Amino acid sequence: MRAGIERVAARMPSMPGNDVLLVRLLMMSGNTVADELENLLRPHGLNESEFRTLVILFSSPNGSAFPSELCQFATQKPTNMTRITNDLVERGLITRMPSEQDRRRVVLSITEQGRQFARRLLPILFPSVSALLTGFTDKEKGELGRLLTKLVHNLDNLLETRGAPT
Amino acid sequence: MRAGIERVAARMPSMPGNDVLLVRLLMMSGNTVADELENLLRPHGLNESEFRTLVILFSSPNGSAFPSELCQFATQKPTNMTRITNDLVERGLITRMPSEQDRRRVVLSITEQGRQFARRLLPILFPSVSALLTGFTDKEKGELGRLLTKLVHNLDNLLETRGAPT
DNA sequence: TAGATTTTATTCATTGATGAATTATTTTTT
DNA sequence: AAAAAATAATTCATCAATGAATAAAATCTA
Repeated sequence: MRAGIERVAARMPSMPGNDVLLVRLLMMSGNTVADELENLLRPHGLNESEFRTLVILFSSPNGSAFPSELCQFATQKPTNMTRITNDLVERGLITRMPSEQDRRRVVLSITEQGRQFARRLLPILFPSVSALLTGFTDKEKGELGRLLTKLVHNLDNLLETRGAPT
Repeated sequence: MRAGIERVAARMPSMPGNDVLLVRLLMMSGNTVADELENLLRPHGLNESEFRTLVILFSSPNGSAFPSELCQFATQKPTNMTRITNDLVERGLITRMPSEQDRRRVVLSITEQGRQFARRLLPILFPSVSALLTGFTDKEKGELGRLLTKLVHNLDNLLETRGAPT
């Protein structure tokens, strides 16, 4: 990868080569971690977005939420959230009920079975997370978190500057 | 996000909460950057994998490669590489020719039109890359690079320990 | 050298996610 | 209160990517 970027940089003198390299590295590492998580989840019949949605409900104080809320927290589009929750309902991990206050809405609630599933599944994932950060000192973890947070902040500004449709 | 992870941690005493937070942050930032890149490329009729493939050919010394090589450098599966290169061929950015040395193979070569396209497109993307790293000192960039590289290294070990099919 | 094995690229069926259009309901405006 | 606008969730058509199966050629092996 480094070699490729250096070759491009050689042809594009104005290119901020190191920055490009860094951004590629970020995309690559994030993506590889996500793939790895998918692989861990697959044997349990969930993909990453379904898992994330379930965990959001599991962690929510009253165990329920509206689809639009889940979209926000899980960064998913409504279309996909419909698919995700269909799937979770079919597996008996959540329920879908019409809201009484607002009849356009739907209330999604985690079931006891869903809670058990989450409590069983989460610890299975922890070792991989720890393995990923093997050899990192607390200071390094803190630094990585700080730098990524800073970067996300820049990203927010970038997105807001242009496409802010609000 | 932090709140959600803290809520889960409260229910899962054994959970390495900070590590999970850090890994989520990594996935999230990588993914958001990738989405942003997709948005920048869309008006030019390319998605990220097509762009990456084209740039690999652009940066290769002789401007050509076999599909299997491109798969490796662009981290794509052969199936998708067929689709990608079909698309690039249709747009006249690359050519596809049978190899004479090994008749199973196919030689993909960037065209002059493809080179022009790359030279025009790349500078359009640089400002965003720079914006992403606004406020980062050289030292911070170096540190972020070092930490991500370390993490990728852990990932490699993790993948190798288990699923190593070689 | 003949037959088995591995490699290379492709096609096909399926999964996951998205945008645009649709339906039902609520909120705002007049 | 009636009409218009906004909001919520869903369906439908489509795109991007994957794994499994296939076909063709090269390489290994006996």
